[in-house]
Amino acid sequence: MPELPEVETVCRGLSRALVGHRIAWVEVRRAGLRQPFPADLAEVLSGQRIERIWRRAKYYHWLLENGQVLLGHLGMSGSFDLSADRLAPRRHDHVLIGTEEGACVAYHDPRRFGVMTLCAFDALAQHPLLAGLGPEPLSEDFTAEVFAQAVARRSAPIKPVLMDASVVVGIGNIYASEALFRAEISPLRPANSLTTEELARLVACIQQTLAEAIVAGGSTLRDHRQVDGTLGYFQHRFAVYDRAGEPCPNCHCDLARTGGIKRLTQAGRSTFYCAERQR
DNA sequence: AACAAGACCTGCATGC
DNA sequence: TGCATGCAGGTCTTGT
Repeated sequence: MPELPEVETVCRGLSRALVGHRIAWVEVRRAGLRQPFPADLAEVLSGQRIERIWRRAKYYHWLLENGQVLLGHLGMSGSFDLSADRLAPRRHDHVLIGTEEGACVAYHDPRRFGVMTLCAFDALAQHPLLAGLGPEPLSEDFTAEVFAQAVARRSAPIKPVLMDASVVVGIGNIYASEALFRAEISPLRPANSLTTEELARLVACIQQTLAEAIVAGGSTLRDHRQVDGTLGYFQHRFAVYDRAGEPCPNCHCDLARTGGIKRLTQAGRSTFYCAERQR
């Protein structure tokens, strides 16, 4: 499900609903996801007040009063559902958490590509899942200069490089195509062939695309829901993603001549772009 | 070092 | 109807 806007939306919703609550019980319904759950997951969480919930890259963080952080990733199909029922869990509800205040949240993940683990707050920077992550795209740390440095030795096409979390975090398959479309840059261009001007344009387009998607509550294709069940609606604003054969919304080119939006495979993932507009 | 390909899973749409 | 195939918002590991 999730790229940065979806994870951000989920974390904001969880934060609104759960911060200040005290965890009353935890039900772990399978041994793990992509990796096993910590054996003491339920014990560490139980009885703890939830102090803060935030996102870094595509990872969610719940800070507990004991200094431990519930750290995890939604993979492709993970979601948190605040309308969960302890007595009637859905198929693929793998972990259920209830609070003394009466909230019940389920972590739901059919494909189980997600992660849920624990880490001391003071050790987050060294955690293997987080060490080596690049800058947050919506922070002041992500500048054209930083970006240029990161791609200087990257001859691979810009689109898969944009999705490399050591370059910049949070950009997945949808927003990589969308940002490149807005920046009028071909996904096929070697990353280190982009000029300073193009990199600056791409930084701005990434930030604008992600910010708009957050406002829209993310994109709901299949699995993504905000935690209260509300759908995201940024998918209605996709210019190119999953629109192969449709006319480009900007260049008004002759569909019969150009064939419209193109689809190709890069690093095993679908890319969508307009060959007229993006060079 | 950097890149491509495969692996991990389930569910859904499509075509026969 | 059933079955096979391919595809899906992500990362991690392996081999070149």
